Amino acid sequence: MNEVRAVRRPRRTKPHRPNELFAAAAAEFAAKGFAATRIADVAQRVGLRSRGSVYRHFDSKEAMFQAVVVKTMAPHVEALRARSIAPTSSLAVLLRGVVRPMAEIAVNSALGGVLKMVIAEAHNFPELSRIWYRELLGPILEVITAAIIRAQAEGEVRQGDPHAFALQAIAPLITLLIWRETFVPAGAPEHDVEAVLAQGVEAFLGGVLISQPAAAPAGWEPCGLAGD
Amino acid sequence: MNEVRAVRRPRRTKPHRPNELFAAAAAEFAAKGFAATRIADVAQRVGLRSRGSVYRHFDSKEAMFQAVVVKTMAPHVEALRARSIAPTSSLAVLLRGVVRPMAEIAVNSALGGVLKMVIAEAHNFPELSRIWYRELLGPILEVITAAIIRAQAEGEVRQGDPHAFALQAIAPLITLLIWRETFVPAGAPEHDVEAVLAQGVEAFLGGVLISQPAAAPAGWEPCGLAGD
Amino acid sequence: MNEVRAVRRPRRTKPHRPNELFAAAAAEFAAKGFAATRIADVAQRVGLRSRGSVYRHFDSKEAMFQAVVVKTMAPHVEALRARSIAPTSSLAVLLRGVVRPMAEIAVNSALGGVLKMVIAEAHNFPELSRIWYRELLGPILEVITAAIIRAQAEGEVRQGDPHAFALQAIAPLITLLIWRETFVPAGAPEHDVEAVLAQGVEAFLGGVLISQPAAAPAGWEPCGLAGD
Amino acid sequence: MNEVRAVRRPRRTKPHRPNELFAAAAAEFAAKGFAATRIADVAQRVGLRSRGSVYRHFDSKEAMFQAVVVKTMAPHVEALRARSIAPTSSLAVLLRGVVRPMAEIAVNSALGGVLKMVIAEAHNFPELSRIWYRELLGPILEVITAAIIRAQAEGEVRQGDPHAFALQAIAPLITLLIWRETFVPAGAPEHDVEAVLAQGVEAFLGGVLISQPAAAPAGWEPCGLAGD
DNA sequence: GATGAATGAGCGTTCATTCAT
DNA sequence: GATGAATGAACGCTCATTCAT
Repeated sequence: MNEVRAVRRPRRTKPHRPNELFAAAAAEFAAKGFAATRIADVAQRVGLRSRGSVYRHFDSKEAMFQAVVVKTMAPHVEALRARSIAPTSSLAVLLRGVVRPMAEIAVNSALGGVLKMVIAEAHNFPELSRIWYRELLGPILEVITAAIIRAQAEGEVRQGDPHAFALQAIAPLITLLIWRETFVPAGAPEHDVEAVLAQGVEAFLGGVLISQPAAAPAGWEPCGLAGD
Repeated sequence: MNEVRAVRRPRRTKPHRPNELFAAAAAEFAAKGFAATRIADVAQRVGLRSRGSVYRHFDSKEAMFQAVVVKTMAPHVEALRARSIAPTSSLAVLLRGVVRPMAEIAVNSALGGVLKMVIAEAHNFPELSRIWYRELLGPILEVITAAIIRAQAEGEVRQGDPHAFALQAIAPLITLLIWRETFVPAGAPEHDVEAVLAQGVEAFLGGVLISQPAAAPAGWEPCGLAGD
Repeated sequence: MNEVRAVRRPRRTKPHRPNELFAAAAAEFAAKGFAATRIADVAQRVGLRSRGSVYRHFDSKEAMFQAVVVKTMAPHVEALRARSIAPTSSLAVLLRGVVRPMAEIAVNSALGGVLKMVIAEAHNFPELSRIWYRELLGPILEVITAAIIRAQAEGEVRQGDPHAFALQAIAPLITLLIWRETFVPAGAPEHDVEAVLAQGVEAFLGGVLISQPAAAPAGWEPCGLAGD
Repeated sequence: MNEVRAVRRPRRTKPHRPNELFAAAAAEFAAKGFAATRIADVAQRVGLRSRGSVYRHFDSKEAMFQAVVVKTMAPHVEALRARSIAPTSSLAVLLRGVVRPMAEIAVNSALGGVLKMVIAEAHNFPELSRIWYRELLGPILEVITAAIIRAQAEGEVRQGDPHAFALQAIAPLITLLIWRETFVPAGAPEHDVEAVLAQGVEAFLGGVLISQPAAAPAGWEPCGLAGD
């Protein structure tokens, strides 16, 4: 029957740090999306036995969601900004120096799930996509675009819209993140993110640089499907 | 008694065809996502005064959602399949012949919104991402991959994972769709999809073909930002 | 999908007589009860393609229900009244003359289902139980009670509350009706209604008459389980 | 946004124990039946101000209904089983020993209302009539039938279908329960259940036993209408 | 007479949120 | 700090009923 409720509960052995709660929320939101995630799910995941306890740490479900999106993004913003802040490097150096850490981040962090959430809730949480564009995507594109403009001015890069080139340079990363979050669970083959991106950078440079691109540094070999 | 139900007037201003309902549902879902869309929103958008009326055409909200995703995709599946079914064409011909119609579709159809929905609801509606992969993305990637393998065998394309190349080839399209749906409303600059994609195809070919690519046919000039 | 609605419909070959509708309603109500029966069920059962058509014949679902209960009962009321209106007959003659036709009616008519409906909806349709008591159960009990009182006055029947005896006399019939409607579908063994009732009448008479009861007329042998 | 939900005051005047809720549900269901009972009715009856609160104790309306039917029956099943488990007693002792407690139960418990519910919802909740037959009616009939068969073997009871006799023995009880639930509220005279049943047992024994039945024990006098 | 599109009231159920303990 | 009982606002869905054709 469905009446059995009572019995006394043993105290939890260790306290719930806010960080655990945060991680739980991130995992739930990334998996199910905002609306389909219930406060009870998050509570249960950290071992809290009542939904009410969650409100010790967050004012509302929406605040929780925003915090998850923003704070998950934050450390990577710093990392990428630090790496791309040397705006004088050549396009090849820049891309090779930016793409690999991005690939690592993409593989090891929850950024993919967060990007998915940003896309999904762009209408309901416009602030989030604004932040993502302003803090993350915009700056990256700007640095690349600037490098391309410089290279075009020096005759190293073919004519063409530099913004379009920059977007093209970034596109495989974004596509791979979505691929992994959306289509791999649906049966699509998984890719070795770092390998695909490395190959992509080289091909991109080959298609954009007028002279022969400098030989790729050691460690940038061609790649294959993950699992090869 | 509890069965007494009164009713007012089944008057209507105009006949509501199923297609209108369908379009309304697509628009609402694309804008707000599945959970945040209320049946009442859809009803109101087509001029129906009661939520119940919607159920003459759809069995449930979920069925409605699935129908929107699948049927919006369907005609384009046919179109693309027809165009890419000549598998003997060279890589350059294939890409130029596939990317432009895809760009047109992307610009003029609701595919962008639907892709967003597929990404957002991948967890809650796994069947939809499965269908999208099986019917749309998978076949496109296969055709491109096959063309690359063929070209590699004939020494026309550089070594490298052909699947990765194929993914790279379509990445700008996917990225642009998401860009438009997610970041443009957040203040990001809008791009001229067809121009960016055309430039992307040429750059991709330039980076991948070993010999000089055949000159791009007339009409494929470099592009700029939309609105320039 | 769930959109397919249209196509043109061939006309029905024969018109729907109200009687057919009535029978359909009776069957549905008896099976599912008032609330669980939908107008659409009734319409479909008679071959009407729209719920609205039902309203040509009935003002409301409640009116339909009441009509079913009352009109199903009506002919049997007449029959029983005719048979029990000769109040001068002895108790044995009366019971043997009333129980057998009641058994036949119980077996062959929808009275069992209607009794079930009356019981189920006694609170929501008090008028129906009132009618059933006033028109059917009350008169039958009265006749039997009167016969018992007469027999007691002549020393043929033992002392005791005649109303209680009368109730006891018809209890097997009521119980069997409920048994068939409620417990036989649940796996309980089915009984041969006429045989059980005949045996019951004899046992009842045996327990109530002071002298030996007149031998049962031919055709009233002991009975067994149906199917024996 | 569609997730904004405000709330007022979770103040309550007294603690609502599950048992109170259960009783309230039983009362509502018995009075109105399953469909006509609204969750709000039950909530209000126990002093809960919101329908949602009911769902802390029951998973669904159907579960609530089933629980009411099953758990109301349960204690009486035990009681009756205990009393009829001495299968060696004579038919007279058995009936006199079983019928009186059954009468008391019938008068003082909610079994009448529950039987009504079982009958009314036999189609929609077939499991309930199955349980009632298996746990309650079936065992009782079996014990009585067995006693009759034994008595017939010893020449104490007249020939005849023992199952039919058993049903006849039980019939007044079932009929009285239905009578009270269905027809008394419709104006039918109320009976003194214990008295009618006691008289019925004696008459039944008189009609079934071949020799003179043992004199009824003290306290089993003839009865009259309740209220006399 | 029948059809079917439309209506709208109502109900079961969910769940974010509150608060006394 | 945590608990859990309670709240109340939605929202999906059903279905009796109406009415123009």
